[in-house]
Amino acid sequence: MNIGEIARLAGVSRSTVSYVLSGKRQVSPDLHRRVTEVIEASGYRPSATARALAEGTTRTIGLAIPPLGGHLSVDQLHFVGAVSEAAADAGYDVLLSPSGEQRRPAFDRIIEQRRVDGIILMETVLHDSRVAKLAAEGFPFVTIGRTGDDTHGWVDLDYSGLVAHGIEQLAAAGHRKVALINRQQDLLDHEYGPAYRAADAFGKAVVELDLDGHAECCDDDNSGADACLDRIFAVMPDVTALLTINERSLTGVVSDLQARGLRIPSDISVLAIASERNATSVSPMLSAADVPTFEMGTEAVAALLQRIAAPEDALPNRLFSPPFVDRGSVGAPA
Amino acid sequence: MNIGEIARLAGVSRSTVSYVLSGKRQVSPDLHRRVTEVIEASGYRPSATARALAEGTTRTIGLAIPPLGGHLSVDQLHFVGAVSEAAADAGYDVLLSPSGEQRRPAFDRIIEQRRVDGIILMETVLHDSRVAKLAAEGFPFVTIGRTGDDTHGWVDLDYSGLVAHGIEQLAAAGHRKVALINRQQDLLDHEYGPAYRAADAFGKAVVELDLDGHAECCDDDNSGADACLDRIFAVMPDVTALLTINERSLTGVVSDLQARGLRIPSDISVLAIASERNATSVSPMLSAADVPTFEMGTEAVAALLQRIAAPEDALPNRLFSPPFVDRGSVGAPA
DNA sequence: CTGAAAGCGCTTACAG
DNA sequence: CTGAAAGCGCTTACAG
Repeated sequence: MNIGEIARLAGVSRSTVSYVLSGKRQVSPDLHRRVTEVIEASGYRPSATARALAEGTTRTIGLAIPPLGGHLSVDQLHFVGAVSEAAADAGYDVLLSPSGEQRRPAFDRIIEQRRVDGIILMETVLHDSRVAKLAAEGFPFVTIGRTGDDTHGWVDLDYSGLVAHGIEQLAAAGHRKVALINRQQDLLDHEYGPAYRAADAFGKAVVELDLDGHAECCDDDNSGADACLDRIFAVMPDVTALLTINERSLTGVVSDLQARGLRIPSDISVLAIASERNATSVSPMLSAADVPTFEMGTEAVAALLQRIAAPEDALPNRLFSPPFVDRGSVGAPA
Repeated sequence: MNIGEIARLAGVSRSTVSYVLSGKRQVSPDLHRRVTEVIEASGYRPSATARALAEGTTRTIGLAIPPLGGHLSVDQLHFVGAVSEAAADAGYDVLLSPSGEQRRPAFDRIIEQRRVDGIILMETVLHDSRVAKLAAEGFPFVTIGRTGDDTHGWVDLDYSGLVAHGIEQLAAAGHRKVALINRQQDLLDHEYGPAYRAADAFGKAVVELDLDGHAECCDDDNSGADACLDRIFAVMPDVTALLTINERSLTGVVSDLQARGLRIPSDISVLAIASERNATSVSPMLSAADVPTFEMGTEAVAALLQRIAAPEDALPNRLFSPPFVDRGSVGAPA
């Protein structure tokens, strides 16, 4: 069943069927009705492939998901879901691109074969080779996280500001000895934006507020949390407050503190930058700046569609800075 | 830059360029070299859209992801990643379809417009309207989870067998009063396979082994775990062992038991069906049958590609029944 | 071994 | 208001 068949059954030309479908031209009520009835009766739907070839547009956006190696979280799946839904609402579909060094050929293929009209890059590092390539080709794209390169639109979380505010809040509660629990060491080494900016902002904040501060990276699991806290307590045995941007080790950090006989917040305060889901799934629940995963996904799609529709417009960017929600995990120092 | 341009530059016909690219016809070494050089120099890549239209195949598979409403897990993202990688290895891309009742139009569109050659359905219920539609249209698809309908291939976890084995194991350790922590009530109500079969198998196992048994559904968070355990202890105050198939409430269950002053496994034994990641991210770690998320994703892709390539072949299906791994959370009753 | 041509199923100037 | 025709960029019988 194709457009020619519909035209024949309705006794009109193929262009008339096309225009009834697209609404791009006036069609007399009589023909309109005949065409509509035939389409209705036959269940005909135009081929997306043929339309894409004729229109020169795929109505599909790409989404480069994080590599499988690690760093996966429920929130990232939420993000993927949010992107998929926002795209659907705009009439776009989402093509997944595996990511990571090993998967570079698959990523390149999607771009070079023009399978998508634009692409969202999910975990960008400061000097990202994919960004360089897309920028060189003039291919529309948006990153999650800035890359220090202003050739593209981006959606990001304001880690600098959030860490600064978090430390201020701890200082305001009276804490003088604070530690930062950062993301994994290799992310910091690769200049992954959030890890990089959090470390930087933490360093500046402790100087500015004249605090004792120590930052440690932390692997994404329980034993990572244990090891990280070991290192923190070794360097700073009398630390009274922790700020963590590592969502994946929240459970481990909380249970490890309990194992050390430390109560939250009477013995030690803990403040997080994490999704609400993660901050509330430990006990006690943690005060945190709740990362708005869903909104970020929606915003990334909007930004990309704007790039596609109006490449000459100013680059869209959106910095999210959610407020800290008090859940009682921060108190005065012991 | 298109195939005609390459042909002109190389001084050959467009068909020759096409055959050099596809290798479907012998091309003389001389022409082959000239074409290859021009392609190399120009960075030409054939349009996936044009190829799809001419070949009648998209080299894309669909993946219907679970609705955003709830039930999300890290393991599902792992599954999505595994599907994406396995597909890439076979030269296929993956188109995401949002799912759930609200998103049915987006799902239908992908199928009707033939944007994909086949589709994987991620969370099927026993009477799934998407399955009915796909089967009626003769569209190639594979489900994760059986649906009680044998029109399609599937990949599933043997919840019946696993629950039976789990209960046997608890009985063998001496437990006579056991409880099952199932998935959410609404999943059971919708006859979601895992929840349904777990409840069924549990009922049969306790009768068979002459145990006292009680099953409860559990919401996917901490308060869900608390409420679930409240109900279990109300009905069966002297329960000595729990079997849980609810990965999302593992943290909540463990911390709630601790809050009740119950030690694992000296006061109460806990056995799980969960991914290794989840079973080991609580403390103490839980003995569990480790759900092989990655392999299931890979297998689903293989099954779908087989359906696409050979629709007349026997329906592929694969039942996973991972062994229980002892992590010390099951002991003798107190 | 190679090329000219038809065809995949649409959209959209062009002409009336 | 409508239709015949060209074109999107490929693949693949058909003919030589």
